[in-house]
Amino acid sequence: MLELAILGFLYGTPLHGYVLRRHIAALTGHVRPVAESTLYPAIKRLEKAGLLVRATEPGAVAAPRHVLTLTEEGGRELKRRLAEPAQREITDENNWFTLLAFLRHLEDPAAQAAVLRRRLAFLEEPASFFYEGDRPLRAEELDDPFRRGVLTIARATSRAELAWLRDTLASLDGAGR
Amino acid sequence: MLELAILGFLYGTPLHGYVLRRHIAALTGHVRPVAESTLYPAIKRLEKAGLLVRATEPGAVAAPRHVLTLTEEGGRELKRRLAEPAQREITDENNWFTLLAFLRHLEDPAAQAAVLRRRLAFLEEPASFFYEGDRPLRAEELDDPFRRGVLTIARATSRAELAWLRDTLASLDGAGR
DNA sequence: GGACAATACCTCGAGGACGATGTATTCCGT
DNA sequence: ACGGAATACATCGTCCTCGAGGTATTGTCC
Repeated sequence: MLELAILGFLYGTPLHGYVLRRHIAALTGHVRPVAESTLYPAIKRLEKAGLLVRATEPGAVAAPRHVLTLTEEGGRELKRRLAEPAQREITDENNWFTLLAFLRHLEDPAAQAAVLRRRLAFLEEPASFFYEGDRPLRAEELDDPFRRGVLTIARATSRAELAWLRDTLASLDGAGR
Repeated sequence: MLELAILGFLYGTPLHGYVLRRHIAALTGHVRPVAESTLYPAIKRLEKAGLLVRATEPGAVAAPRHVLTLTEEGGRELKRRLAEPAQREITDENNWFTLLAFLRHLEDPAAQAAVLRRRLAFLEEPASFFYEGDRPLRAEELDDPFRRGVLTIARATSRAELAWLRDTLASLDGAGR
């Protein structure tokens, strides 16, 4: 997820680490902050894998900065990760939102639609958080106000997302033909 | 998060590992599956910390089972974690839902309300996913349909949750007086 | 002019999560 | 009678993440 965000932000736009950090903080930081000691090693991993290159530049304000630029392989890797996300990236909202934030880089409407359809399939599966035996429980069946909240919120999210997915798929399918 | 779920499920109800595993899979598994190789070491950690005890029982169906029972210290620890969650547990939806699933065990309506108010404060902060400089962008301002989706979905979630939070806080405050 | 925040990057150690793999038993279908 | 699924638990090594701490420079406020 972090690596996807790094690749996504750098695609077409070289940045140095500090700015990248602020971008990532804006994207997911209010929900799940990323520590510096996680970001910098992640950048090094990607560099080692040949997905980006670092160029040292005399610091504009303070210490020298490392300008990060995606390599061609880095661009291809981004598109691979966007086009063939792991199941976790489809099901976990944090991961999914990060993926959505960069899905436009995939360009091909059919490939974008294929990813959205995986999410659609996931949301259409009957799944709950609470069960009685094998039967999923509905919000109305719960006494516990907190568990009822979980289901109420999840249902609202699911409805809004299904509506958006169907709309967006319709217009992507229109564009693809 | 995993440890909270273990403590929460065991509170008042001894279970063995395999059943616990299915409970956890039902609660969060569709979004974020938990591997066996994560669960069993977690159980051991909690045992080592004196929060639960294991009793070996001849297997009803197959291999011998370890029935897990929360100790008194385990019950206290559960309540501590429910009453004083880390900020991550408030902001990250996965963590937050897990917390809500067991918040009823906190019993004291005032303590429950205090936790909900922390979530309320978080949701009321003006935060977005996308910015222009420092200004949060609204869904309508985005060209990118995928980023627009993120904001649309997040807004629907936020609305539903705020409504539920205010309702639930009102009835908790009523009960507390 | 001295403190403090912000910029900009780095290392280390500890700990958690995961996939792969292993072990043993019982039930069920064919 | 035999294979495969389900029950039930465990270990191992690798990788990611984090908090704590470190270094150095520039800008801002009092």
